[in-house]
Amino acid sequence: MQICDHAAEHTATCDLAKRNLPAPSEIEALAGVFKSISEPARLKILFALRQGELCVLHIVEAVGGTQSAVSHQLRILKAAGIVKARREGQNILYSLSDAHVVAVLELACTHLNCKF
Amino acid sequence: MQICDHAAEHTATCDLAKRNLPAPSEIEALAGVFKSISEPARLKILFALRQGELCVLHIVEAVGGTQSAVSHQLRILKAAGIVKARREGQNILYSLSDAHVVAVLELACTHLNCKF
DNA sequence: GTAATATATGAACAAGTATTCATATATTGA
DNA sequence: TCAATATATGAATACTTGTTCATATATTAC
Repeated sequence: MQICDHAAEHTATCDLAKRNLPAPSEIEALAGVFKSISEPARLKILFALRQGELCVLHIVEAVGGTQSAVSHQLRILKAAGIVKARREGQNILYSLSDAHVVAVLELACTHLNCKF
Repeated sequence: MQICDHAAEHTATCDLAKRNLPAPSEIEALAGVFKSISEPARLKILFALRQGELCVLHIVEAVGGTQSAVSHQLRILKAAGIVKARREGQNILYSLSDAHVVAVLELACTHLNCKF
């Protein structure tokens, strides 16, 4: 199949790409992770939680918006495995799931020349 | 302002969070980057380009879909600074912008226990 | 049990986005 | 210049997603 002028090299790369594409379920999972951190409101929450564990209303105070909206956003982040929650009395305390989250944020900031 | 029981500690974290939130423009830019890599079709393209430079029709062959759809997706990735393009004769060859892209994918795969 | 506080959630609407189809542009070779 | 190939793009539609509003659940103190 003659697709472009770069026969040998590109065909080899293309075959390699086809063989090494992650499974559809893995692609979906990865997309889900990135989607969950691709909304400004949710990113703000992550930057807030980077400073430490917070309850919902303190997150609201830190990032703005309504309690309901923040709660919906937290649910999405939790479902994606980005944040975790634990109850303590009346409050539910949220924190980042693991160090990967901060690492990804830092990489992206570096990519964009933002301070971190 | 008495928001929750964790007065001292959470208030301190919250104040820190408010002081260190990135500027709105930075948040928007970060969200844009993540949004651009949060669609399965675009993620597949990135995994393909991870193997090396490819022309559009080879990308189409590697990841599936129509030429038009892939071209639209490439435009989004390019606008977000995730991929770059150069013309060579009739073809336009796409490749990943920089090493950060692969690094982010790898971190996310690690996070999900996918092989990379 | 009742009131107060903290958090979550369902439904509806609004906003954003992906894909398709048709077509446009650009490059090459005759 | 014309035909062929590779890539891009505008408009329309369908899909997805975020936010709001009202209300539900859970915990604590009385």
